[in-house]
Amino acid sequence: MARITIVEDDLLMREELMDILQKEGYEAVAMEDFQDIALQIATLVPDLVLLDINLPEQSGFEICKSLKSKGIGPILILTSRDKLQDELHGFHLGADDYLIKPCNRNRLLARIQNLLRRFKEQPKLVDGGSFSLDPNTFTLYKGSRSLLLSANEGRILLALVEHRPEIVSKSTLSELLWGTEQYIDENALQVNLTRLRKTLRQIDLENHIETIRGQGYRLRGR
Amino acid sequence: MARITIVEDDLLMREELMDILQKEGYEAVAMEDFQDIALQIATLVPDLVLLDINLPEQSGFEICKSLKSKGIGPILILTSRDKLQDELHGFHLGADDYLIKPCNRNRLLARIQNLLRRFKEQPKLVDGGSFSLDPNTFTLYKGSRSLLLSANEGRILLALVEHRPEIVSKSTLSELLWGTEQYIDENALQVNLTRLRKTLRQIDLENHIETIRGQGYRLRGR
DNA sequence: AGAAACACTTACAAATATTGAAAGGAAAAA
DNA sequence: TTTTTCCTTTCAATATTTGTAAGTGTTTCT
Repeated sequence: MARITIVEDDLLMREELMDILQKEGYEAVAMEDFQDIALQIATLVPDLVLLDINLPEQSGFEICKSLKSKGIGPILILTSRDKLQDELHGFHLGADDYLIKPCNRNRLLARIQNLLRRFKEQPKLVDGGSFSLDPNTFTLYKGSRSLLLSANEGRILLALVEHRPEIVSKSTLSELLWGTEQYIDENALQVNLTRLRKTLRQIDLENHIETIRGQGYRLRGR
Repeated sequence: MARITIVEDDLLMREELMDILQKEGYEAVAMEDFQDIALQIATLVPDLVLLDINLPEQSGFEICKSLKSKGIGPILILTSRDKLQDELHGFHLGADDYLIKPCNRNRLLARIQNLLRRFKEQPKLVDGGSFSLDPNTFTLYKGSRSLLLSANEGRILLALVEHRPEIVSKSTLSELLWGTEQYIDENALQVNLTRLRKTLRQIDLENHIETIRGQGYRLRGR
């Protein structure tokens, strides 16, 4: 289950939060020492941080900023009703959601669930403008549709995406596929390109590979 | 390029927004008739809605709520500084970001870009707890890693995910793979299960398929 | 227009991956 | 221990991917 770090100086509130989260099955950890807190949190590698704004040592905003600069996951800010302005400020500093204290149990859990879903580690896909490509499995995504490319198709398309919007020469592609720099009349490359184009058509990516006569190929558009 | 709908009653402001967006290459459309506006917007199928809060006929909040209930994409709320409270309210109603008027051109464009990126249509992956599966190509994602399953592996895992955390009987799986309801001693199923488990191990998903002796298989908890 | 160079397509076989059958081993229940 | 259920490995059939070959289009140049 997900790990949640609680940053809240009010003891009562803290224990209540702990209780709610643990009963829900979360692995909740409350910070007790409020010095160098961003650093401490970073070592915990939490899936989510519950962050109170009014803290003794340091402002919650400072912490928020610092956590975000470390790439630490979603931050849910807790604050009191009379600090609404501050909350907006919190959004600017990279907090991902906020909640007004005292907060309703269900609302809290709902927000947490929502954030965890949103921040679940995303697969690394490369951006081809109007599609994305998984550079590992060569799964091609367009909108909500997906399609598998063969190894050769995938490697060619990946090269084109990575060089976009530049032209990729046939010798570069030849090198990529067979390790041989020289492009004499590698008909094989041509065949593979035809196949890739045909496959792309299946997912409504017509005319996306442009031929630059004598120079190579280039991926169209944004 | 992306389509943006502008909802703003102040003519000057509207034209300025149009101008900024169009110069940036967006396909901007400004609403002129403020009646039944959510309905109108829905027919435009915009990629993003720029929504002013102070409108003549209807409150921007109503519109926001209504748009969200229709599943209309990201909403960027425009408001004046003295309406900060309202902005928070806007977040509750499902707005995705807000901006204080009068707004800086670059900030506006940055926010828009950010929202468009965030809302770019996501591939449909089913959630297996500690992994996701593309039900179409049977690409398996765990964290930022990915892996291809063979057709049989994929179909079995998909069935397990879809029934999670229930038990899936061998006859169900047999039916799924070969259309034959009866599970006599389909050794083939067993073989495919072994293969699936082996493949899952490659991506650190050990012991995720639990055997319930005499009943079938089940995917282990989240 | 005709020739030459370059780009594209289709059909076929060799190489590669996936699949189910067979046979036997391992673990749990009786 | 015996029986039942589940698991694993090997092997041949099948399906997919790939390069070769042979030819057709298209652009450029004279």
